[in-house]
Amino acid sequence: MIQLIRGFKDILPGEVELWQYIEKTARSLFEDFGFKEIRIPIMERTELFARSIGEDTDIVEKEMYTFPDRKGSLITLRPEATASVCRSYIQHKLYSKDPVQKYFTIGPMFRRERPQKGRYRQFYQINAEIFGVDSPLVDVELIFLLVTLFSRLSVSDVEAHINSLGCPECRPKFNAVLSDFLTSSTGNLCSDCVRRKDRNPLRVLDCKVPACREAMAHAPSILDYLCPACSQHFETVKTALDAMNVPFTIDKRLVRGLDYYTRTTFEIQTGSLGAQSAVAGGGRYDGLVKALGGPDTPATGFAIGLDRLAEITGLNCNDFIKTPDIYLAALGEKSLSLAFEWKSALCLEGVKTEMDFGDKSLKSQMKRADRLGAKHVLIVGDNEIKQGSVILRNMTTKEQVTIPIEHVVENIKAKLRS
RNA sequence: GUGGGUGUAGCUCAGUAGGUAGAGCACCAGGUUGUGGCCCUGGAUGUCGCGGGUUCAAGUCCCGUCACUCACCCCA
Repeated sequence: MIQLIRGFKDILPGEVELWQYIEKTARSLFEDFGFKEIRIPIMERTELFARSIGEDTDIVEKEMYTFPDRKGSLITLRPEATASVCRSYIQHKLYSKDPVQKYFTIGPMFRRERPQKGRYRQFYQINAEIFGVDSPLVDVELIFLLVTLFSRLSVSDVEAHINSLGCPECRPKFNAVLSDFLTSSTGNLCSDCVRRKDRNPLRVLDCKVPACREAMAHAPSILDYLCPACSQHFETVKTALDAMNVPFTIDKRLVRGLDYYTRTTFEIQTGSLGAQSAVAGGGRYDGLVKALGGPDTPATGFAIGLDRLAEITGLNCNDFIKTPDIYLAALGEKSLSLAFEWKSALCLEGVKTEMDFGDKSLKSQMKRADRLGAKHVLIVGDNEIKQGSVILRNMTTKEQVTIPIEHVVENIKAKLRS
């Protein structure tokens, strides 16, 4: 038997309905907030991701599905969506009509990590991006949108965490201070962090090794080193969140693994997903559009882990599964072909109709109707045809009525409505 | 990439000191010659993850391998 690829998964009927509901809820919220859907390809030139996410990040270094196509150019299965949306914004000069553009997109991403709870090699994200606004208020809008979506989906046990990473103005200063601090406490750090402290010192801040956490307890906080503009930005984020009654905690260790983030970063965290605490994350990336060759455009966005969201939602899959309105139980060949005609007509009328195509006993057909959750069963056999009427049984009340064969479809529709 | 746990029927799992497999649920049929859920009776189902080794004999012991899973790492 051929099995699916490791870390990939099928989303089967029964679960798909829940995903559809989540997507529907998200779409309608996005529309209400003025976001437009954008669909971007699943592969890009490798260079796009390498340049935007950062050459030194784990994603680019060891997690991307990268391979040469038949002509030898390197392409990559997208590990995230923001880079592509930026590329599209630039390539199609979407800023020309109005620099302010708000997009959302839903689709699969690919990272070749070791699978575990809440982590797959093909996973799904709901992304939102806002281009052309540098006001901190849009950062707040994104967080507010996330919190609203989660509450609409009955997700509990989530918390918004926020931080600021500064800008090219202030971050280097902080990095220098942090490096000094790290060097002075090298002895207490884990081997990974010793390596990290030179290449990407920020990352040491969110190491989970207890010894590192302890060593980092007195590490300098970037929040103390923000330049006046970044500091003002962060203050506004906080007061606006308060004003909108969005609870949050400031998490100075919230660093995030992509190089393009500036200023505000945030995560929605949950305790229900084992080691994977982030259900959604995002932040501002003011330098990215320019770095990719577009106009100097501020931007901010987030990604929701759809797989993770589906796992922690309080909604029940069963509430979304559709059951047949009516099941046609036919006895004998003549009845079968008649029932088949009616079934097709009913389906066209929007009445969800099922039937058995074999030569089964009434008992077994009733059993299947029950199993499928059919609300009614229509019994048609030789007797009924002779008498010119069929029997409609309500499966919950067990009530049976006869209805004339003439204009059955209309008659059934009328009965089901009442 | 590293470590732990687990692989036996469609599902959940037993399998005792090595003696070529079992339960519950689900499925099918009948009891009810044309009426579902409850009950009763009967039935089908397995390359015991895969490959190799030890043995007269391996689901059981040994080695390897693969998959799933959880954790590290990292992130959504």
